[in-house]
Amino acid sequence: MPPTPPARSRRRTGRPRSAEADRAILDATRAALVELGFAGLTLGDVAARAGVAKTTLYRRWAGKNELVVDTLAALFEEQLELPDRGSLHADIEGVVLRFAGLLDRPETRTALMAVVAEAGHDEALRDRIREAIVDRQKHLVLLGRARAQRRGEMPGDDGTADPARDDLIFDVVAGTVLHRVMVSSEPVDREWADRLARLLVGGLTANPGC
Amino acid sequence: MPPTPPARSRRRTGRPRSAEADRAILDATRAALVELGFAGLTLGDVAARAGVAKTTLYRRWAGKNELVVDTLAALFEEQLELPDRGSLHADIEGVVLRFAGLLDRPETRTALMAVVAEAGHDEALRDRIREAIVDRQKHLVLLGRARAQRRGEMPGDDGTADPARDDLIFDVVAGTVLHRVMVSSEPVDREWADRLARLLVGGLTANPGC
DNA sequence: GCAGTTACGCTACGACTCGTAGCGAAACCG
DNA sequence: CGGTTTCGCTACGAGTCGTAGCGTAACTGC
Repeated sequence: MPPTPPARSRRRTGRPRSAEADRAILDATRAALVELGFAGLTLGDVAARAGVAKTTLYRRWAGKNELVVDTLAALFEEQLELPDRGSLHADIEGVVLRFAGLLDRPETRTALMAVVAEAGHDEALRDRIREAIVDRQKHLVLLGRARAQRRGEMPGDDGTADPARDDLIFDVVAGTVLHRVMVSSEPVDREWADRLARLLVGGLTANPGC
Repeated sequence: MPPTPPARSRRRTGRPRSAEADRAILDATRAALVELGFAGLTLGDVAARAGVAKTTLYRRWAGKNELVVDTLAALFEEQLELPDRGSLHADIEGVVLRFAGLLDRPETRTALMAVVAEAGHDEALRDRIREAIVDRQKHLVLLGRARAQRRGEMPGDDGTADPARDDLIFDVVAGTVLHRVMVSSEPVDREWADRLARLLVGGLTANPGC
């Protein structure tokens, strides 16, 4: 995940950018988020932690928002997956617990909501979040839904794709967990995940048409 | 909604605080949020817009977060209610559309997620959000659920309260809408609200035990 | 090798925001 | 009227911002 694409087209001449610096900066950002939170994070501080000049940081990222989005994307990259647990219910329960675990980290807590807030009036940032984070999560929904259809767990389903339903499932799963953890400030345990999964599976089978 | 309670106990002596200044400050904050977003908002700017000295602002609010939370609370106070539409499905659809309308305002979009992000590492702020915003929304869920039970729309329900289920419904409704609007950046129209309501009602009736 | 190109660390800069302090005037109470 | 609190105003040191300029380091193509 290159932080900022090398300006225009590929550059084959000149001193190459230090990949080590990239890692150091992202790690430093993560640590700074944990200690200071998003609002308290300063690029000067990150540069100092990373052992890098502040100018180096500005050469790669446009500002705090972009840096934090890339840091978040790396975190999601590490954590999100959807192992096949044999049933739609179990798959949902699994991804819910995984996502909740991600939201338990202090760096995710403070950073995710903050960049989403900033994206509310920054189209470019919104696109960056979409491709770096959202699309990756949504892919898990498509995967889980396809598995369920293959297993025959969706009665009355003709097997064709229904993007609107996929979007709804995505928003229900991710949104409910996000709200539970970030807004209601209550824990997500196996029992709660089971309850949410049952509610969702029940609703899907009760509405075969959609 | 007094911004900051007058220090300790009531003061009956001295010059009283200007209620007009309160209104001017909250209005100015709202306008500044629309134009600049949460990150770009500065208290000096708010004071200038409100025609108030910066020191006056600091006498009442501890900082940006607290000011914005109170501004948000006033917005929610204006907008949230739950008229009886005759059925659980219609009630859910109604509150979903209302909440989505609130999230369409630029000041809500940028401010709500930002203060939630800050609350991730600020206990006092979290409590303030809870009582000023969250509890008020949750009350609507309790009201809607009680109505549905009175109508006999919850088969297999013994009529007793199940706080865990209420919390789940709350997180599903508020979280799904929040995620749809803020993260997925897609509109909430009547059709989508209907679909979510059907999913939820279906899930609740399919799981009588909970 | 050498010239060309790009990234690096470092320093310094003006502009801005922060939160606080000190002042005299204004507004309310007994 | 004296006591008390808030008001607007000004000023302040501290911290951050994002950029510019410099000399050096690293890599490519001739």
